[in-house]
Amino acid sequence: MWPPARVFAMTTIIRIDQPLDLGLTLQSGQAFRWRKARPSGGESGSQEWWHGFLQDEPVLLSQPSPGAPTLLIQCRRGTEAAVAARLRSYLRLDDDLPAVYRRFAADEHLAGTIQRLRGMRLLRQETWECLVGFICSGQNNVLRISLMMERMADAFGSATRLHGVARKTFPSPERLAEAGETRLRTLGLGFRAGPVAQAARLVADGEFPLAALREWPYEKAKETLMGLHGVGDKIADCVLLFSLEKPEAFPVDRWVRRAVEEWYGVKPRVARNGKPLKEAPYADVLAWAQARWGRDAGYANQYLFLGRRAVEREVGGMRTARV
DNA sequence: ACCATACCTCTCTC
DNA sequence: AGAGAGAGGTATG
Repeated sequence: MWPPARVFAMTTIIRIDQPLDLGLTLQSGQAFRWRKARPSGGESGSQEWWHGFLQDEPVLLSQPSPGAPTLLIQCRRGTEAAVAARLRSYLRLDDDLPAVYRRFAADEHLAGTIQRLRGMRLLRQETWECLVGFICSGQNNVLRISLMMERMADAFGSATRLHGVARKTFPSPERLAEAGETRLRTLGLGFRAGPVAQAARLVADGEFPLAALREWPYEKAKETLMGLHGVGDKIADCVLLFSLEKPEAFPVDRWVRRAVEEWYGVKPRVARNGKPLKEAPYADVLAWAQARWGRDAGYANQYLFLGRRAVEREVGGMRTARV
C-alpha cells in the first residue's frame, strides 16, 4: 500500500551533482527568511530542517549531512515537481562551482576559505524580497534584518501552513505600499521604513522597472537601482548579485573591505589634494575586484565576506562564550 | 570631490 | 546594572 499510513508527508528526494552545504548557504547572509524548523509528526530525528519559501510556496528542506549529494524536500501535495525545479534554480545548481574553485585555486586566501566553506553557493533570489532585505541592512545585523522581514510578513503576508509550521509569505510591493511608512516604522524598521515604503509604491505603481533589470547590463541596472532612496553602491550590488543575474557584482561592506585590505594589500589611494584617503573608495575596490576576478567576482566576494568574518569569530570567540 | 554627520533601534560590551 | 559603542549603509550639506 502506498503511501504508508504513517507517512505524514511525502518527502521528495533530489540528487545533486554540485558541491552544496545547504545550512551554510542558507545562513550566509544573502537571504533572511530561512529558519530552522521541526516538522511535526515525523521522525525527523536529529536531522536539521529549514523552512522557507520558493516563490511563495512554503517548503521544508534538509540535507542529510553537509555536502551530501541528496536533498530532502517537503512541500504541499502536487507542488513537488515545480518546487524541485525552483530549488535547483534557487541554489544555482546550474553554476559550475568546481570550475570556480579551480579558477580560485592559485589564490591562497580564497583557496583557504574554500576549504572551510566548501559548498557555500550564491543564491538566485526573488528580486523584490531581496531588495527590501538589503534596504533594511544598513547599520544593521543579520539577526535583526531577519526579524524585520518576519514582522513585515506576519503583518502583511499570506498565511501558509506546512507540516505544523505556520508562516506567512513575504508581502508584495502592493501590500507594503498600502502599509505605508508609518506602519512600517511600528514594525521596527526605523529609518529604513521610508525607503521601503517608497520603493514599494514605485514598484506597485509600475514606475520602477524591477522586472526588467534582470535583462539589463550590470551598469545600467545598478544606476537604476541606485535611483531608489536608500539604495547606494553596496545595496545595489547585493541585489544585483543575489537576485539579478549579475555575477560580476561585488558588494563592498566593511568585512569585504577588510579582507581586500588585509589579504590583498589594496590600499587607499592618495587624493588629488595630496592627502591619503582613509579608505579605498568603493569604486576603486570594485574595479580592482572586477579586474582580478571578472565574472567570478561575486563568488569571490561571498567567500571573502564569510571567510573574513570567520577569522573575526575565531579571534574573539572565547570572549563571547557564555558559561 | 571628499568628509562628517544624522538617521532608528537593538544588541553586545565594559 | 546602565550607559555607550557599533551594527554587512545612505543621503545631505
